[in-house]
Amino acid sequence: MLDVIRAAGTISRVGLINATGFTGATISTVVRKLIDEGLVVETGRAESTGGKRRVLLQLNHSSRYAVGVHLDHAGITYVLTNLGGSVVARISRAGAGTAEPQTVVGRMAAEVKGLIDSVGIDHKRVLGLGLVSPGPLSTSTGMGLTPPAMRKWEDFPLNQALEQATSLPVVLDNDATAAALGEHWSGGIGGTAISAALYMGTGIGAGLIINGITYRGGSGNAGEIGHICVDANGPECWCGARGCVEVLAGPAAVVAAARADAALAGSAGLTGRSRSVSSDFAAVSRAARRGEPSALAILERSARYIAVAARTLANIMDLEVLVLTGPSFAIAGWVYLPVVRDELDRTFFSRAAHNVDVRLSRSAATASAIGGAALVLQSELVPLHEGLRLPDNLADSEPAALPASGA
Amino acid sequence: MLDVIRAAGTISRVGLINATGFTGATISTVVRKLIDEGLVVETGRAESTGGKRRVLLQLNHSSRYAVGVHLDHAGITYVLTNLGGSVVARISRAGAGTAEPQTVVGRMAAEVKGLIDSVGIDHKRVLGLGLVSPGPLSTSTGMGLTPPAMRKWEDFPLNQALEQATSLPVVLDNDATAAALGEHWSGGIGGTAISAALYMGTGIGAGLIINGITYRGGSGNAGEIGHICVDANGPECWCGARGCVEVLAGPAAVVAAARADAALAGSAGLTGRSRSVSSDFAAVSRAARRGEPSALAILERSARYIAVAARTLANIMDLEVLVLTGPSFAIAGWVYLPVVRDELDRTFFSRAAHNVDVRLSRSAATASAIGGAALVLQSELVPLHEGLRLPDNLADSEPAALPASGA
DNA sequence: ACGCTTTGTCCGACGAACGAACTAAGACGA
DNA sequence: TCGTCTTAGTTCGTTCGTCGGACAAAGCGT
Repeated sequence: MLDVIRAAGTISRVGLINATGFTGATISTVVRKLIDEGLVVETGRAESTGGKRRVLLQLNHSSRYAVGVHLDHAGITYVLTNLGGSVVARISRAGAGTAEPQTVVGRMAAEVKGLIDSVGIDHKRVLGLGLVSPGPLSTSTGMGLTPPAMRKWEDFPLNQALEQATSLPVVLDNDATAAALGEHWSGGIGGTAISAALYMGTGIGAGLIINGITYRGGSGNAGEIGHICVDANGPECWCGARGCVEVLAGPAAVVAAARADAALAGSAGLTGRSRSVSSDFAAVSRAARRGEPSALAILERSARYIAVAARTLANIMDLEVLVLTGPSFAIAGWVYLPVVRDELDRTFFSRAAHNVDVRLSRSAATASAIGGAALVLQSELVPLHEGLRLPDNLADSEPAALPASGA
Repeated sequence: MLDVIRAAGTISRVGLINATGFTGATISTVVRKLIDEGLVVETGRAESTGGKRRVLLQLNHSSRYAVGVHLDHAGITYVLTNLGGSVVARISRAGAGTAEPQTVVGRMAAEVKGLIDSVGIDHKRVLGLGLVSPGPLSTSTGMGLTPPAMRKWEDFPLNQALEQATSLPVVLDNDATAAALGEHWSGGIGGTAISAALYMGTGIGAGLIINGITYRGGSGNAGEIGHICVDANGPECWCGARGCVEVLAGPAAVVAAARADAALAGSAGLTGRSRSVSSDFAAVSRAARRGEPSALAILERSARYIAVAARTLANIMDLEVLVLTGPSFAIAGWVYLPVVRDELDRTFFSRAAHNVDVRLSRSAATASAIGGAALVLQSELVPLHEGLRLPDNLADSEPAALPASGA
């Protein structure tokens, strides 16, 4: 319901009837409740269509807020967004480093509080906190971040601790999924049924949105597009396969290629230290923009592989919208966007039926943090049955059946 | 609900409570209704768990039936299945050829009637007819088969005509999706949330099942796995891209490679006529089984590409089950199965969390026709809100907004 | 035989959605 | 200017699915 209003931007009750299939009676009561809660406001009248003029409705963007926190190697980004997904306040801090989990949680809670207070918003209007971190995470019970070199956090009940420290509901997800949802809420994707976000940070992932809800797959690891094969005889990847996009075209590969080119490495001022892939990637992009052909060539080679992966994703999911987002696309999206767009225009399988709308996120650098906030908006405002059913914890062990003894 | 009973095979009311999350009260009333309708029967008692013994429930397989029709170049296959998805009767006939659509519809209706009568089942117990055909079809309105060389059928309202001629509800879908649903109903996949069927006929496609319902994508063309790229520098495909699996590893590619090997072409008795790809593919498989190394090598090369495509699919969707099905796997599945299974065991990205269960369909040759019947079972017995929401026909054109004039 | 546990049903309550009748507000012709 | 027509939106009473809680049935253990 709210999702339909959000998608339309501005819509009348009659519009909602047509869009949702509900009766006028139902729409009437639901809309009144939303207006009473302050989530929706009437903002004017439409032209007459022969009778009474329609009253137009919009989300009341400043009625609720959500906090998004992106926890990454590089640092922690905090954003506060309104109901429309627009960023109201933002701060960045250094990463967690080697501090104790409990200490870090305390720091985060203090910074979230400061963020909200800095714009003078009543804490009661903040719906919750969306925590986003890269890589596979086990939402199941307890929650632990399992990526390498964060052993301290394993089995640490981060969401519960953070819920207590901030007294806000906490939800969490991975960066790509969050970014996709963020685009869905704030990126003007509108009411598209099937969209995806290609997220490129240090690795490459994709977040999938089906009918307005996130698709997570069997174990929450859907969208692992970084390990799509684009060359069956390509180099080995740490994942065990050959020719993965990430190895051939990820930021690390781009930086490695640039470092191997001595002339380029010098002129672009690459650090050569293996830890600062992201800053070297930015340096390569700057060199390309300055017009250095070797830098541009390296990026375009990467873009062509990414484009092939994008096509694969689009063909499998029958995508309608694809958004490029994440830090790396924030830096070098200008190279990737035309290549991906061209590839899909030429080779998307169902292009006769519809094209894939390829876009560059308008806020690629903070997409994940915004997505964290969107995660909250989604979970608090969109009831579950409007989208996909919860995964049933099917068929508990049934005691052994006896040979049928009764009727 | 019925889907849960089907998935479990045999389950008690208490089991249903745990599996669905509903209350005992609700389960009680729903189950009574199902028993009254004859869809479910009580079939015995379970061991005691300390108190009263549970009454076990099962689908009443012979209470309802469904017809599946697979329309293909090669011919038309008709199956009649029971509620469990088991085939009760089956016939095959020559293809439509060049006859007029109206004539073909009449013939099909007569053959369906004969099929039902041949096993003496009351027509009232037949829920409907699922029509399956290869390639993209426009379910929207009117429905027309658009594949090449069937122009006569374009804009012909096939489902309506068939509904009238058979007085059965008709649903339709493409072969891969239908096959996936067929495996879900009859293949003992159980309650897996995310499964896919790799369908190899003349081309290669995949059908996707998410939480028991089919996923069709933005325009009904999801699962176009034949045009996944496995070699960015590979040969061109008719779809416009390079290195598609279909070109490198599809049956046509296998047959072409075999024909190019003069020794093999002779010993395997290949026809060399470009029209009989499927019979030549079968001949290659027979040769491989006889132990001819060149034939086996060709098939295994194909299998390795298919396996890579399967991994890509599994990584993107985070699959739990993958079934190999369709005529080509019916013939040569014994080569493909171990290769695909091995690839996913070694390189599936989330293998730490769970493996992908790779299987060969037990009825690969008739999978699509069975799937057509499953399509009917699904549409008649599983209410929509249990799965994905209907695509909203969102936001009808709103009359232009005036500058806000009211509050 | 008596309690205790587990399974399954019955009943009243509640909320979501609907159909139909009704009011509100504008267009349009006589 | 006044009725009539059309479209927008509300109110009321009903249906239906689900829940909570009380209760009956069937088995176990001592």
